[in-house]
Amino acid sequence: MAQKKIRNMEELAAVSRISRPTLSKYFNDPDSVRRSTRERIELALTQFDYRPNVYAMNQNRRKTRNIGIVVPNLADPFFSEIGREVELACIGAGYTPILLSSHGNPAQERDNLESLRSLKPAGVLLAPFGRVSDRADIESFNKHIPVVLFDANVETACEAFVGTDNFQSIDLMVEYLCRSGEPPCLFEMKSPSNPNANKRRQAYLESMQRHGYTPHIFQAEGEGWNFEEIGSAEGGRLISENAFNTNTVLCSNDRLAIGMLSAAYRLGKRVGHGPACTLRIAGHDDHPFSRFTCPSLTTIAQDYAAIANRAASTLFRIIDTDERPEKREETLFNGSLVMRESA
Amino acid sequence: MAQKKIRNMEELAAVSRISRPTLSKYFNDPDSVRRSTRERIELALTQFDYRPNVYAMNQNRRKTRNIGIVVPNLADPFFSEIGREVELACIGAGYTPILLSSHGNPAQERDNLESLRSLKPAGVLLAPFGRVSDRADIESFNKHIPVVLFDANVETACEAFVGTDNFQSIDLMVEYLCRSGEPPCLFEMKSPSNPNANKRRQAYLESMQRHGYTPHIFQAEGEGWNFEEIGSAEGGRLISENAFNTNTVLCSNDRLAIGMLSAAYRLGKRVGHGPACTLRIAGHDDHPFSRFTCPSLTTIAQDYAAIANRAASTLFRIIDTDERPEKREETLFNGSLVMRESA
DNA sequence: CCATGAAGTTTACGCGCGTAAAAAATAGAT
DNA sequence: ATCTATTTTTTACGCGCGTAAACTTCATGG
Repeated sequence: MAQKKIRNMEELAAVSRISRPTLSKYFNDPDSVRRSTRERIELALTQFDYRPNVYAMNQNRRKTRNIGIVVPNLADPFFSEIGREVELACIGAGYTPILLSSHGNPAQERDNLESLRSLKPAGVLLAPFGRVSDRADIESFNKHIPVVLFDANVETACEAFVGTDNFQSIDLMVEYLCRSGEPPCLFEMKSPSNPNANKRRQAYLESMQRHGYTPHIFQAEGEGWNFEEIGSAEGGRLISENAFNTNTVLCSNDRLAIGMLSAAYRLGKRVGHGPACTLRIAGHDDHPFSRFTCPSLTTIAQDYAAIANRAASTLFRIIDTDERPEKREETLFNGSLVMRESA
Repeated sequence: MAQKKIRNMEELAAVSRISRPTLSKYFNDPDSVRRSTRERIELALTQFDYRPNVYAMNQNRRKTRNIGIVVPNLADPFFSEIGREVELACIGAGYTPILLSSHGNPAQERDNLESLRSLKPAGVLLAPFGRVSDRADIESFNKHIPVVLFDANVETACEAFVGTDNFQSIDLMVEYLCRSGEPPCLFEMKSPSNPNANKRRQAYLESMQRHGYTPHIFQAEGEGWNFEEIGSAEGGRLISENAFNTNTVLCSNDRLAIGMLSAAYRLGKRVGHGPACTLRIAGHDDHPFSRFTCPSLTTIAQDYAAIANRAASTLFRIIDTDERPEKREETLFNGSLVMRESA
């Protein structure tokens, strides 16, 4: 290997005996050049270490190959996993993903969109907080850049939404709980920071009604993303006060359930579906840790991969056709029941 | 507000009646221009929405203001938290952090360094896997770009290392366990993917010896990052086989401990420091979930913030002085004991 | 063999900003 | 008001690559 330092495309053109515009074409899409020349280029690339300057590349390009990915909180393993899936989908399609976390802070979401603006991404995959206040920022951002929402919906905003069908998944869980024991009450946050929570409450109400049972809802005070803490404190209070009028509690999400499980343990309350148990607790999301709770948590698994891939491919289609779809798309995937020990 | 579209610095110079080179100076360091002109510029900035083009900026700059941050696995809440701290330190110092996860895959770490290369970062904060095979890549990368290691050390590589003093922290835990009950055995992975695990084993051996006890080590088979799974499977096997020759188990990290706790629960073994308990389990790292395990986990808290801030400030100092320090620095922070229910 | 369309080459310009050097303007002190 | 040091303006060039247009070469089929 000569390994002579190649400083720019011009020098690579010289040593490879291929014109610079053709090299430029190659780097923008290796398949856009004839097979034989591609091989010549790639041969040269093996002997002369060269990589195009990203800054120079993106300066004059109409669109970059960057895809922004924004999730509300990477510290939450749910978003960590789905974010990873989305990243992989982008890489697989030849894009450069840029994953940003809003750290549980809606203001950070705005900052993240602002940062992304200067990176001129070809498109953005956004899992929004879903608060009303975000809408203006998101829509303003969406004016110039195509955005596909996932996980949480903001009605009518952006090109498309991909998520889980909470009505299906909650109904599935309610059905299971009713068949296998007492009908559940619902445990959730009083002011949920996520629109899915509202969907789930509504789904719970409808499902209970359909099954001919009276719904009961218990709401925990508390703000922020410390769901386990809130579930533990408020759930513990409710358990010790014997507040539940059923022995079965459906938690709005796994993290609340994890907190409540720890409270039940602390209070010596035996949780599970066995004969010796006096309380059943179920969750929603199949959090990575829900397999290792005590007892392991019965929950609903969302199809991470399907959501991520659909969201990504929808965005790529919009980018490729270079036009907004005339109709906003909403895609909902089914959740699946994961039966473990807790209910 | 006129809000006329400003396309570039030249146009901003026109409307603000300030020359373009001065504007350029301002954007590279607002304090490098006279106070009065800075105010004029910032006034203009409020009425004319303009933001410099990052790609054009970085093309000709000697160094960018980017800082690469690479952690082994963002899905692990430990790295998620410490990564966040490092990010904040960078933003606070006026740099642009770029956080990358290696997803538990050493090959990905190499790819991440490769990606960072094209972003020409001013420096990199790296939490390496610490495998021998990585060394060459890291050192080659470090030839051109200053790197500060954190969390896991690679002996003699890069400018500096910042982490936790495992000898201090393990000794602290062993001391506590010995004072409060039977001396601990150690539970760890057979082939740990992290050099801290080796340090901790060594620390355990020395500490037990110093206290006049015979050390016992139990190693779990298994590869990868599914620590909870491994802790649950292997830990469960050891518990049910009554393999431990003491009622106290010190786990090499919290995630193993979480897995073992779930196994103990499954097997009906009562864990804790109370009189009714037959097994004590302790961990290391103060994982965000260790407060919500059943029972809550006694562990060692690492000083995330101190590690992150020291690593960042060390890197900034190297970047500012623009020269490699003549001596490689190693900084170790003390861990602190967190007494909960499990031991 | 030539016709024909596809692919590569030549030439040229521009993107938005960094940066350097020399000239001009400004602020603060005497 | 005058001097001096600092700051700003003027002028100019270059970074590495995208991209367009006109031209030339190439591959393939009849």
